[in-house]
Amino acid sequence: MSVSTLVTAERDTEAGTLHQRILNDIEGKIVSGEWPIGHRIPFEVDLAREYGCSRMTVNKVLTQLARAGLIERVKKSGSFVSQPHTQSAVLEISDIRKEVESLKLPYAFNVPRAGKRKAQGADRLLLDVPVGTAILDITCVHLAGGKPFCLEQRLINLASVEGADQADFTKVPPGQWLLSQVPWSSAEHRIHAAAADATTAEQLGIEQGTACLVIERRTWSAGAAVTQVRLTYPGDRHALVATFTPSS
Amino acid sequence: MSVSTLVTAERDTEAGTLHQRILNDIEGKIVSGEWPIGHRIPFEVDLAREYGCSRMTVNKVLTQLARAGLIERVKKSGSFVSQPHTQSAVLEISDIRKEVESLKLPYAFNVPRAGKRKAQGADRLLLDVPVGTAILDITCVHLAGGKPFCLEQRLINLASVEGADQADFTKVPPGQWLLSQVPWSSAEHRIHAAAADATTAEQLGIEQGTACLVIERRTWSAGAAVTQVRLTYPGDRHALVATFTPSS
DNA sequence: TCCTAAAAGATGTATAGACATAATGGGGTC
DNA sequence: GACCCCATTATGTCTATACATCTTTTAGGA
Repeated sequence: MSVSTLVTAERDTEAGTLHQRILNDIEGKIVSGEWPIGHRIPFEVDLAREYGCSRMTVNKVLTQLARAGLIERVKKSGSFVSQPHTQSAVLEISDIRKEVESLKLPYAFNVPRAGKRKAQGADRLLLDVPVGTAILDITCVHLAGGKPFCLEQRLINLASVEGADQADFTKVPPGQWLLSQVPWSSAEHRIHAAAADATTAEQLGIEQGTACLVIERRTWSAGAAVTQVRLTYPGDRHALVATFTPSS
Repeated sequence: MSVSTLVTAERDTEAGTLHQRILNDIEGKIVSGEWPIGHRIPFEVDLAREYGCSRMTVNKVLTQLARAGLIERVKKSGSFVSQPHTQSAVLEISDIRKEVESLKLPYAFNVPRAGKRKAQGADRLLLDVPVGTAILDITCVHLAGGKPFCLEQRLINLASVEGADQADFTKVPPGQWLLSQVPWSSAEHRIHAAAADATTAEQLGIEQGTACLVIERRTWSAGAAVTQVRLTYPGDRHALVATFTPSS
Protein backbone atom coordinates (compact mmCIF):
# COMPACT_ATOMS: atom_id res chain seq x y z
CA MET A 1 0.00 0.00 0.00
CA SER A 2 2.71 2.40 0.86
CA VAL A 3 4.52 4.19 -1.87
CA SER A 4 7.55 4.74 0.25
CA THR A 5 9.06 5.36 3.62
CA LEU A 6 12.04 7.37 4.60
CA VAL A 7 13.63 8.30 7.85
CA THR A 8 16.07 11.12 7.71
CA ALA A 9 17.80 10.80 10.98
CA GLU A 10 20.93 8.88 11.66
CA ARG A 11 19.67 7.35 14.83
CA ASP A 12 22.57 6.05 16.80
CA THR A 13 20.98 5.73 20.19
CA GLU A 14 24.24 4.50 21.52
CA ALA A 15 26.96 7.00 20.92
CA GLY A 16 29.34 6.36 18.11
CA THR A 17 31.48 9.41 17.65
CA LEU A 18 31.65 12.29 20.04
CA HIS A 19 29.93 14.42 17.41
CA GLN A 20 27.02 11.98 17.27
CA ARG A 21 26.80 11.77 21.03
CA ILE A 22 26.62 15.52 21.50
CA LEU A 23 24.09 15.83 18.68
CA ASN A 24 21.82 13.14 20.09
CA ASP A 25 22.13 14.57 23.55
CA ILE A 26 21.18 18.09 22.59
CA GLU A 27 18.47 16.95 20.22
CA GLY A 28 17.08 14.79 23.01
CA LYS A 29 16.87 17.74 25.35
CA ILE A 30 14.98 19.72 22.72
CA VAL A 31 12.67 16.91 21.68
CA SER A 32 11.87 15.95 25.25
CA GLY A 33 10.95 19.51 26.08
CA GLU A 34 13.65 19.81 28.71
CA TRP A 35 14.76 22.80 26.71
CA PRO A 36 11.49 24.45 25.66
CA ILE A 37 10.97 26.68 22.65
CA GLY A 38 12.87 29.91 23.01
CA HIS A 39 15.24 28.51 25.60
CA ARG A 40 18.78 29.71 25.24
CA ILE A 41 21.07 26.74 25.08
CA PRO A 42 24.45 26.93 26.79
CA PHE A 43 27.22 28.83 25.04
CA GLU A 44 29.60 26.94 22.82
CA VAL A 45 32.47 27.24 25.26
CA ASP A 46 30.33 25.89 28.10
CA LEU A 47 29.11 22.96 26.06
CA ALA A 48 32.68 22.29 25.04
CA ARG A 49 33.70 22.16 28.68
CA GLU A 50 30.70 20.03 29.58
CA TYR A 51 31.52 17.42 26.94
CA GLY A 52 35.23 17.80 27.37
CA CYS A 53 35.92 18.72 23.79
CA SER A 54 36.94 21.73 21.77
CA ARG A 55 34.66 24.53 20.70
CA MET A 56 35.03 23.53 17.04
CA THR A 57 33.38 20.19 17.70
CA VAL A 58 30.45 21.80 19.48
CA ASN A 59 30.29 24.43 16.76
CA LYS A 60 29.91 21.79 14.06
CA VAL A 61 27.10 20.10 15.97
CA LEU A 62 25.28 23.38 16.50
CA THR A 63 25.75 24.32 12.85
CA GLN A 64 24.16 21.04 11.89
CA LEU A 65 21.26 21.54 14.28
CA ALA A 66 20.74 25.04 12.93
CA ARG A 67 20.68 23.73 9.36
CA ALA A 68 18.11 21.17 10.44
CA GLY A 69 16.00 23.97 11.88
CA LEU A 70 16.03 22.82 15.48
CA ILE A 71 17.83 25.87 16.77
CA GLU A 72 18.43 29.43 15.69
CA ARG A 73 21.71 31.14 16.23
CA VAL A 74 22.14 34.82 16.96
CA LYS A 75 25.51 36.42 17.23
CA LYS A 76 26.38 37.82 20.57
CA SER A 77 23.08 36.58 22.06
CA GLY A 78 23.53 32.83 21.79
CA SER A 79 21.64 29.89 20.31
CA PHE A 80 17.95 29.34 20.92
CA VAL A 81 15.55 26.44 20.52
CA SER A 82 13.42 27.42 17.56
CA GLN A 83 9.71 27.17 17.08
CA PRO A 84 9.19 23.97 15.08
CA HIS A 85 9.08 25.49 11.67
CA THR A 86 5.75 23.74 11.14
CA GLN A 87 5.84 20.11 10.22
CA SER A 88 8.30 19.09 7.60
CA ALA A 89 8.16 15.72 6.03
CA VAL A 90 10.47 14.03 3.67
CA LEU A 91 8.59 12.36 0.94
CA GLU A 92 10.26 9.91 -1.31
CA ILE A 93 8.78 8.86 -4.54
CA SER A 94 10.50 5.88 -6.00
CA ASP A 95 10.03 4.74 -9.52
CA ILE A 96 6.97 2.73 -10.14
CA ARG A 97 8.63 -0.52 -11.08
CA LYS A 98 10.34 -0.64 -7.70
CA GLU A 99 7.12 0.34 -6.04
CA VAL A 100 5.30 -2.60 -7.61
CA GLU A 101 8.13 -5.03 -7.06
CA SER A 102 8.27 -4.14 -3.39
CA LEU A 103 4.71 -5.40 -3.19
CA LYS A 104 5.93 -8.74 -4.57
CA LEU A 105 3.74 -8.37 -7.61
CA PRO A 106 4.89 -8.92 -11.20
CA TYR A 107 5.42 -5.63 -12.99
CA ALA A 108 4.41 -4.76 -16.53
CA PHE A 109 3.41 -1.68 -18.45
CA ASN A 110 1.94 -0.67 -21.76
CA VAL A 111 2.00 2.53 -23.75
CA PRO A 112 -1.38 3.28 -25.30
CA ARG A 113 -0.20 6.59 -26.70
CA ALA A 114 3.13 8.21 -27.48
CA GLY A 115 4.07 10.92 -29.91
CA LYS A 116 6.20 13.93 -30.69
CA ARG A 117 4.52 17.29 -31.14
CA LYS A 118 4.98 21.02 -30.73
CA ALA A 119 4.13 22.56 -27.37
CA GLN A 120 0.85 24.48 -27.34
CA GLY A 121 -0.28 27.27 -25.11
CA ALA A 122 -2.00 24.91 -22.72
CA ASP A 123 1.21 22.98 -22.21
CA ARG A 124 2.93 26.04 -20.78
CA LEU A 125 1.08 25.56 -17.54
CA LEU A 126 2.35 22.04 -17.34
CA LEU A 127 5.87 22.01 -18.66
CA ASP A 128 7.22 25.58 -18.51
CA VAL A 129 8.55 25.73 -22.07
CA PRO A 130 7.86 28.25 -24.84
CA VAL A 131 5.13 27.49 -27.36
CA GLY A 132 6.50 25.58 -30.33
CA THR A 133 9.14 23.63 -28.43
CA ALA A 134 9.35 19.99 -29.48
CA ILE A 135 7.91 17.78 -26.76
CA LEU A 136 7.18 14.12 -26.30
CA ASP A 137 3.70 13.26 -25.09
CA ILE A 138 3.40 9.80 -23.57
CA THR A 139 0.67 7.93 -21.78
CA CYS A 140 1.73 4.85 -19.91
CA VAL A 141 -0.29 2.38 -17.84
CA HIS A 142 1.63 0.54 -15.14
CA LEU A 143 0.37 -2.89 -14.21
CA ALA A 144 0.85 -4.84 -11.00
CA GLY A 145 -0.08 -8.48 -11.14
CA GLY A 146 -1.72 -7.88 -14.49
CA LYS A 147 -4.09 -5.25 -13.16
CA PRO A 148 -3.80 -1.51 -13.74
CA PHE A 149 -1.87 0.12 -10.92
CA CYS A 150 -1.11 3.63 -12.02
CA LEU A 151 -1.73 5.87 -14.99
CA GLU A 152 1.21 7.98 -16.09
CA GLN A 153 0.71 10.96 -18.39
CA ARG A 154 3.99 12.57 -19.24
CA LEU A 155 5.43 15.42 -21.26
CA ILE A 156 9.16 15.50 -21.96
CA ASN A 157 11.04 18.55 -23.18
CA LEU A 158 13.09 17.15 -26.07
CA ALA A 159 15.35 20.19 -26.05
CA SER A 160 16.69 19.41 -22.62
CA VAL A 161 16.85 15.64 -22.69
CA GLU A 162 19.47 14.21 -24.99
CA GLY A 163 18.31 11.19 -26.98
CA ALA A 164 14.74 11.07 -25.74
CA ASP A 165 13.36 10.92 -29.27
CA GLN A 166 15.41 7.82 -30.02
CA ALA A 167 14.54 5.98 -26.81
CA ASP A 168 12.13 3.08 -27.08
CA PHE A 169 9.55 3.61 -24.38
CA THR A 170 7.82 0.35 -25.10
CA LYS A 171 10.81 -1.42 -23.58
CA VAL A 172 11.75 0.90 -20.70
CA PRO A 173 9.09 3.02 -19.03
CA PRO A 174 9.81 6.73 -19.46
CA GLY A 175 10.10 7.45 -15.75
CA GLN A 176 12.82 4.88 -15.24
CA TRP A 177 14.64 5.96 -18.40
CA LEU A 178 14.67 9.58 -17.31
CA LEU A 179 15.91 8.73 -13.83
CA SER A 180 18.93 7.05 -15.38
CA GLN A 181 19.56 9.82 -17.91
CA VAL A 182 18.98 13.14 -16.27
CA PRO A 183 21.69 13.74 -13.70
CA TRP A 184 19.79 15.58 -11.02
CA SER A 185 16.92 17.96 -10.79
CA SER A 186 14.75 20.22 -8.80
CA ALA A 187 11.14 19.24 -8.62
CA GLU A 188 7.77 20.58 -7.71
CA HIS A 189 5.05 18.26 -6.53
CA ARG A 190 1.35 18.81 -6.44
CA ILE A 191 -0.77 16.24 -4.72
CA HIS A 192 -4.52 16.26 -4.83
CA ALA A 193 -7.58 14.09 -5.15
CA ALA A 194 -9.79 13.88 -8.19
CA ALA A 195 -12.65 11.83 -9.46
CA ALA A 196 -11.72 9.58 -12.38
CA ASP A 197 -13.02 10.83 -15.71
CA ALA A 198 -14.18 8.46 -18.43
CA THR A 199 -10.80 7.98 -20.10
CA THR A 200 -8.92 7.54 -16.84
CA ALA A 201 -11.51 5.11 -15.56
CA GLU A 202 -11.22 3.00 -18.64
CA GLN A 203 -7.45 2.91 -18.62
CA LEU A 204 -7.30 2.03 -14.93
CA GLY A 205 -10.21 -0.39 -15.08
CA ILE A 206 -12.20 1.41 -12.42
CA GLU A 207 -15.58 3.06 -12.35
CA GLN A 208 -15.96 6.61 -13.50
CA GLY A 209 -16.08 8.97 -10.54
CA THR A 210 -13.85 6.86 -8.31
CA ALA A 211 -11.69 8.98 -6.01
CA CYS A 212 -8.10 8.95 -7.21
CA LEU A 213 -4.85 10.22 -5.78
CA VAL A 214 -3.15 12.43 -8.32
CA ILE A 215 0.50 13.37 -8.10
CA GLU A 216 1.80 15.93 -10.53
CA ARG A 217 5.50 16.48 -10.69
CA ARG A 218 7.47 19.02 -12.68
CA THR A 219 11.18 18.58 -12.94
CA TRP A 220 13.95 20.96 -13.90
CA SER A 221 17.61 20.42 -14.51
CA ALA A 222 19.98 23.38 -14.49
CA GLY A 223 17.07 25.76 -14.90
CA ALA A 224 15.51 24.09 -17.92
CA ALA A 225 12.23 22.20 -17.75
CA VAL A 226 12.78 18.49 -18.21
CA THR A 227 9.49 16.74 -17.76
CA GLN A 228 6.04 16.98 -16.33
CA VAL A 229 4.24 13.90 -15.15
CA ARG A 230 0.83 13.20 -13.80
CA LEU A 231 0.46 9.95 -11.87
CA THR A 232 -3.05 8.79 -11.11
CA TYR A 233 -3.61 6.05 -8.54
CA PRO A 234 -6.97 4.56 -7.65
CA GLY A 235 -7.34 6.34 -4.34
CA ASP A 236 -8.78 3.71 -2.10
CA ARG A 237 -6.04 1.28 -2.96
CA HIS A 238 -2.94 3.43 -2.58
CA ALA A 239 -1.40 5.94 -0.24
CA LEU A 240 1.72 7.95 0.13
CA VAL A 241 3.52 7.41 3.38
CA ALA A 242 6.18 9.66 4.72
CA THR A 243 7.95 9.25 8.02
CA PHE A 244 9.73 12.18 9.45
CA THR A 245 12.07 12.68 12.32
CA PRO A 246 13.70 16.03 12.93
CA SER A 247 17.48 16.18 12.75
CA SER A 248 20.22 15.51 10.28
CA MET B 1 -4.71 26.23 -3.49
CA SER B 2 -1.32 25.43 -2.19
CA VAL B 3 -0.92 24.16 1.29
CA SER B 4 2.68 25.16 1.43
CA THR B 5 5.94 25.63 -0.33
CA LEU B 6 9.45 25.16 0.88
CA VAL B 7 12.82 25.42 -0.73
CA THR B 8 15.62 23.91 1.22
CA ALA B 9 18.63 25.31 -0.49
CA GLU B 10 20.55 28.36 0.52
CA ARG B 11 21.00 29.68 -2.97
CA ASP B 12 23.78 32.21 -2.97
CA THR B 13 24.59 32.34 -6.63
CA GLU B 14 27.22 34.89 -5.90
CA ALA B 15 29.75 33.61 -3.47
CA GLY B 16 29.54 34.79 0.08
CA THR B 17 31.92 32.70 2.12
CA LEU B 18 34.52 30.39 0.74
CA HIS B 19 32.49 27.48 2.07
CA GLN B 20 29.45 28.64 0.12
CA ARG B 21 31.47 29.18 -3.02
CA ILE B 22 32.98 25.71 -3.00
CA LEU B 23 29.62 24.17 -2.21
CA ASN B 24 27.86 25.96 -5.04
CA ASP B 25 30.66 25.16 -7.42
CA ILE B 26 30.70 21.45 -6.73
CA GLU B 27 26.94 21.22 -6.61
CA GLY B 28 26.83 23.00 -9.95
CA LYS B 29 29.13 20.48 -11.53
CA ILE B 30 26.96 17.65 -10.30
CA VAL B 31 23.63 19.24 -11.20
CA SER B 32 24.81 20.24 -14.64
CA GLY B 33 25.97 16.73 -15.37
CA GLU B 34 29.58 17.78 -15.82
CA TRP B 35 30.29 15.20 -13.15
CA PRO B 36 27.91 12.35 -14.04
CA ILE B 37 26.54 9.75 -11.67
CA GLY B 38 29.28 7.52 -10.37
CA HIS B 39 32.03 9.97 -11.21
CA ARG B 40 34.77 10.12 -8.64
CA ILE B 41 35.25 13.70 -7.58
CA PRO B 42 38.77 14.98 -6.90
CA PHE B 43 40.36 14.05 -3.61
CA GLU B 44 40.05 16.42 -0.70
CA VAL B 45 43.67 17.48 -0.89
CA ASP B 46 43.37 18.25 -4.60
CA LEU B 47 40.21 20.29 -4.10
CA ALA B 48 41.91 22.11 -1.27
CA ARG B 49 44.78 22.99 -3.58
CA GLU B 50 42.38 23.99 -6.35
CA TYR B 51 40.46 26.39 -4.15
CA GLY B 52 43.52 27.46 -2.24
CA CYS B 53 42.18 26.45 1.15
CA SER B 54 42.77 23.83 3.78
CA ARG B 55 41.54 20.26 3.68
CA MET B 56 39.23 20.90 6.65
CA THR B 57 37.25 23.44 4.67
CA VAL B 58 36.82 21.08 1.75
CA ASN B 59 36.01 18.29 4.17
CA LYS B 60 33.18 20.27 5.71
CA VAL B 61 31.71 21.02 2.29
CA LEU B 62 31.88 17.37 1.23
CA THR B 63 30.38 16.27 4.54
CA GLN B 64 27.48 18.59 3.90
CA LEU B 65 27.03 17.35 0.35
CA ALA B 66 27.10 13.77 1.60
CA ARG B 67 24.46 14.52 4.20
CA ALA B 68 22.34 16.07 1.46
CA GLY B 69 22.71 12.87 -0.54
CA LEU B 70 24.45 14.35 -3.55
CA ILE B 71 27.63 12.35 -3.07
CA GLU B 72 28.70 9.18 -1.34
CA ARG B 73 31.98 8.89 0.41
CA VAL B 74 34.04 5.73 0.65
CA LYS B 75 37.20 5.52 2.65
CA LYS B 76 40.32 4.98 0.66
CA SER B 77 38.37 5.02 -2.63
CA GLY B 78 37.20 8.59 -2.65
CA SER B 79 33.92 10.45 -3.03
CA PHE B 80 31.45 9.66 -5.80
CA VAL B 81 28.47 11.42 -7.29
CA SER B 82 25.54 9.36 -6.06
CA GLN B 83 22.56 8.09 -7.92
CA PRO B 84 19.77 10.50 -7.09
CA HIS B 85 18.31 8.57 -4.25
CA THR B 86 14.98 8.63 -6.05
CA GLN B 87 13.05 11.81 -5.74
CA SER B 88 12.92 13.33 -2.32
CA ALA B 89 10.63 16.18 -1.55
CA VAL B 90 10.28 18.29 1.49
CA LEU B 91 6.69 18.69 2.39
CA GLU B 92 5.64 21.29 4.83
CA ILE B 93 2.27 21.28 6.44
CA SER B 94 1.47 24.45 8.23
CA ASP B 95 -1.39 24.85 10.59
CA ILE B 96 -4.73 25.37 9.01
CA ARG B 97 -5.37 28.88 10.23
CA LYS B 98 -2.22 30.07 8.51
CA GLU B 99 -3.19 28.11 5.46
CA VAL B 100 -6.53 29.86 5.25
CA GLU B 101 -5.15 33.27 6.07
CA SER B 102 -2.56 32.96 3.33
CA LEU B 103 -5.49 32.70 0.94
CA LYS B 104 -6.73 36.06 2.26
CA LEU B 105 -9.92 34.48 3.50
CA PRO B 106 -11.41 35.01 6.95
CA TYR B 107 -10.79 32.01 9.17
CA ALA B 108 -13.20 30.39 11.57
CA PHE B 109 -13.86 26.96 12.99
CA ASN B 110 -16.40 25.04 14.97
CA VAL B 111 -16.28 21.92 17.06
CA PRO B 112 -19.28 19.68 16.47
CA ARG B 113 -17.96 16.98 18.75
CA ALA B 114 -15.39 16.75 21.54
CA GLY B 115 -15.08 14.35 24.43
CA LYS B 116 -12.82 12.43 26.72
CA ARG B 117 -12.93 8.65 26.62
CA LYS B 118 -10.90 5.50 27.11
CA ALA B 119 -8.96 4.14 24.15
CA GLN B 120 -10.51 1.11 22.53
CA GLY B 121 -8.93 -1.62 20.48
CA ALA B 122 -9.72 0.13 17.22
CA ASP B 123 -7.88 3.23 18.38
CA ARG B 124 -4.62 1.30 18.65
CA LEU B 125 -4.26 1.39 14.91
CA LEU B 126 -4.61 5.12 14.96
CA LEU B 127 -2.88 6.40 18.04
CA ASP B 128 -0.43 3.73 19.22
CA VAL B 129 -1.49 3.69 22.87
CA PRO B 130 -2.61 0.77 25.06
CA VAL B 131 -6.32 0.08 25.43
CA GLY B 132 -7.79 2.01 28.33
CA THR B 133 -5.58 5.08 28.03
CA ALA B 134 -7.47 8.32 28.44
CA ILE B 135 -7.79 10.08 25.12
CA LEU B 136 -9.49 13.16 23.80
CA ASP B 137 -11.60 12.69 20.69
CA ILE B 138 -12.31 15.88 18.78
CA THR B 139 -13.96 16.70 15.51
CA CYS B 140 -13.33 20.16 14.15
CA VAL B 141 -14.52 21.85 10.98
CA HIS B 142 -12.32 24.62 9.64
CA LEU B 143 -14.02 27.35 7.66
CA ALA B 144 -12.57 29.70 5.08
CA GLY B 145 -14.74 32.62 4.11
CA GLY B 146 -17.62 31.01 5.96
CA LYS B 147 -17.52 27.83 3.91
CA PRO B 148 -16.19 24.47 5.09
CA PHE B 149 -12.54 24.12 4.17
CA CYS B 150 -11.25 21.10 6.00
CA LEU B 151 -12.52 18.44 8.36
CA GLU B 152 -10.24 17.57 11.25
CA GLN B 153 -10.75 14.39 13.24
CA ARG B 154 -8.27 14.13 16.04
CA LEU B 155 -7.29 11.89 18.92
CA ILE B 156 -5.01 13.24 21.63
CA ASN B 157 -3.18 11.10 24.15
CA LEU B 158 -3.93 12.81 27.43
CA ALA B 159 -1.11 10.99 29.17
CA SER B 160 1.52 12.65 27.05
CA VAL B 161 0.11 16.12 26.67
CA GLU B 162 0.09 18.20 29.79
CA GLY B 163 -3.07 20.22 30.30
CA ALA B 164 -4.97 19.05 27.24
CA ASP B 165 -8.06 18.21 29.27
CA GLN B 166 -8.27 21.77 30.59
CA ALA B 167 -7.73 23.46 27.24
CA ASP B 168 -10.75 25.08 25.65
CA PHE B 169 -10.83 23.90 22.08
CA THR B 170 -13.76 26.06 21.19
CA LYS B 171 -11.45 29.06 21.42
CA VAL B 172 -8.21 27.68 19.97
CA PRO B 173 -8.29 24.88 17.42
CA PRO B 174 -6.55 21.76 18.73
CA GLY B 175 -3.92 21.68 15.99
CA GLN B 176 -2.71 25.14 16.79
CA TRP B 177 -2.80 24.53 20.52
CA LEU B 178 -0.73 21.39 20.19
CA LEU B 179 1.83 23.07 17.97
CA SER B 180 2.43 25.64 20.67
CA GLN B 181 2.51 23.09 23.48
CA VAL B 182 4.36 20.04 22.28
CA PRO B 183 7.98 20.96 21.76
CA TRP B 184 8.91 18.81 18.81
CA SER B 185 7.97 15.50 17.39
CA SER B 186 8.49 12.82 14.87
CA ALA B 187 5.61 12.28 12.53
CA GLU B 188 4.25 9.81 10.06
CA HIS B 189 2.09 10.98 7.22
CA ARG B 190 -0.26 8.99 5.10
CA ILE B 191 -1.80 10.72 2.13
CA HIS B 192 -4.52 9.18 0.04
CA ALA B 193 -7.74 9.87 -1.77
CA ALA B 194 -11.15 8.79 -0.62
CA ALA B 195 -14.75 9.34 -1.54
CA ALA B 196 -16.67 11.37 1.02
CA ASP B 197 -19.04 9.32 3.16
CA ALA B 198 -22.39 10.65 4.32
CA THR B 199 -21.14 12.24 7.55
CA THR B 200 -18.10 13.80 5.95
CA ALA B 201 -20.14 15.13 3.07
CA GLU B 202 -22.56 16.78 5.42
CA GLN B 203 -19.89 18.38 7.56
CA LEU B 204 -18.00 19.70 4.55
CA GLY B 205 -21.10 20.72 2.65
CA ILE B 206 -20.27 18.60 -0.37
CA GLU B 207 -21.97 15.75 -2.14
CA GLN B 208 -21.54 12.23 -0.92
CA GLY B 209 -18.96 10.43 -3.04
CA THR B 210 -16.90 13.53 -3.84
CA ALA B 211 -13.20 12.76 -4.14
CA CYS B 212 -11.34 14.08 -1.10
CA LEU B 213 -7.69 14.40 -0.24
CA VAL B 214 -7.08 12.74 3.12
CA ILE B 215 -3.98 13.39 5.17
CA GLU B 216 -3.46 11.27 8.25
CA ARG B 217 -0.70 12.24 10.59
CA ARG B 218 0.56 10.49 13.69
CA THR B 219 2.89 12.36 15.96
CA TRP B 220 5.25 11.21 18.65
CA SER B 221 7.30 13.07 21.18
CA ALA B 222 10.14 11.31 22.94
CA GLY B 223 8.75 7.92 21.93
CA ALA B 224 5.25 8.48 23.26
CA ALA B 225 2.26 8.90 20.97
CA VAL B 226 0.93 12.44 21.13
CA THR B 227 -1.84 12.73 18.63
CA GLN B 228 -3.39 11.31 15.52
CA VAL B 229 -5.21 13.52 13.09
CA ARG B 230 -7.15 12.96 9.93
CA LEU B 231 -7.55 16.00 7.71
CA THR B 232 -10.07 15.73 4.90
CA TYR B 233 -10.07 18.32 2.13
CA PRO B 234 -12.53 18.45 -0.74
CA GLY B 235 -10.17 17.13 -3.38
CA ASP B 236 -10.92 19.24 -6.37
CA ARG B 237 -10.44 22.42 -4.42
CA HIS B 238 -7.19 21.75 -2.62
CA ALA B 239 -3.75 20.42 -3.23
CA LEU B 240 -0.51 19.87 -1.45
CA VAL B 241 2.43 21.53 -3.09
CA ALA B 242 6.03 20.72 -2.34
CA THR B 243 9.01 22.29 -4.01
CA PHE B 244 12.30 20.57 -3.78
CA THR B 245 15.84 21.49 -4.67
CA PRO B 246 18.67 19.14 -3.86
CA SER B 247 21.30 20.31 -1.38
CA SER B 248 20.90 21.32 2.17
C1' DT C 1 19.58 63.47 29.36
C1' DC C 2 20.79 61.68 25.14
C1' DC C 3 23.61 60.48 21.53
C1' DT C 4 27.82 58.39 20.01
C1' DA C 5 31.86 55.64 20.28
C1' DA C 6 34.41 52.04 22.15
C1' DA C 7 34.74 47.59 24.49
C1' DA C 8 33.12 43.10 25.36
C1' DG C 9 30.97 38.86 24.26
C1' DA C 10 29.08 35.60 21.33
C1' DT C 11 29.08 33.12 16.90
C1' DG C 12 31.29 32.48 11.93
C1' DT C 13 34.90 30.94 9.23
C1' DA C 14 39.22 29.13 8.26
C1' DT C 15 43.91 26.86 9.20
C1' DA C 16 47.33 23.31 10.27
C1' DG C 17 48.26 19.31 12.43
C1' DA C 18 47.41 14.85 14.66
C1' DC C 19 45.66 10.43 15.01
C1' DA C 20 41.90 6.95 13.86
C1' DT C 21 39.72 4.01 10.53
C1' DA C 22 38.84 1.46 6.59
C1' DA C 23 39.57 -0.27 1.87
C1' DT C 24 42.89 -1.32 -1.56
C1' DG C 25 46.74 -3.38 -3.58
C1' DG C 26 50.98 -5.62 -3.35
C1' DG C 27 53.83 -8.48 -1.52
C1' DG C 28 55.26 -12.93 0.66
C1' DT C 29 54.31 -17.70 2.10
C1' DC C 30 52.45 -22.19 1.59
C1' DG D 1 47.51 -20.12 -7.68
C1' DA D 2 45.24 -19.15 -3.18
C1' DC D 3 45.66 -16.94 0.95
C1' DC D 4 47.06 -13.80 4.53
C1' DC D 5 49.33 -9.72 6.21
C1' DC D 6 50.84 -5.18 5.89
C1' DA D 7 51.90 -0.75 3.93
C1' DT D 8 49.56 2.78 1.53
C1' DT D 9 46.10 6.06 0.89
C1' DA D 10 41.90 8.65 1.43
C1' DT D 11 38.47 9.91 4.45
C1' DG D 12 36.73 10.65 9.63
C1' DT D 13 37.19 13.04 13.71
C1' DC D 14 39.06 16.16 16.84
C1' DT D 15 42.11 19.95 18.73
C1' DA D 16 44.08 24.45 19.35
C1' DT D 17 44.36 28.73 17.46
C1' DA D 18 43.38 32.92 14.92
C1' DC D 19 40.83 36.48 13.18
C1' DA D 20 36.27 38.29 11.38
C1' DT D 21 31.71 39.86 12.33
C1' DC D 22 27.83 41.27 14.54
C1' DT D 23 25.28 42.77 18.88
C1' DT D 24 24.83 44.33 23.17
C1' DT D 25 26.51 46.88 26.81
C1' DT D 26 29.09 50.29 28.78
C1' DA D 27 31.47 54.58 29.08
C1' DG D 28 32.17 59.11 27.74
C1' DG D 29 31.15 63.67 25.96
C1' DA D 30 28.10 67.41 24.46
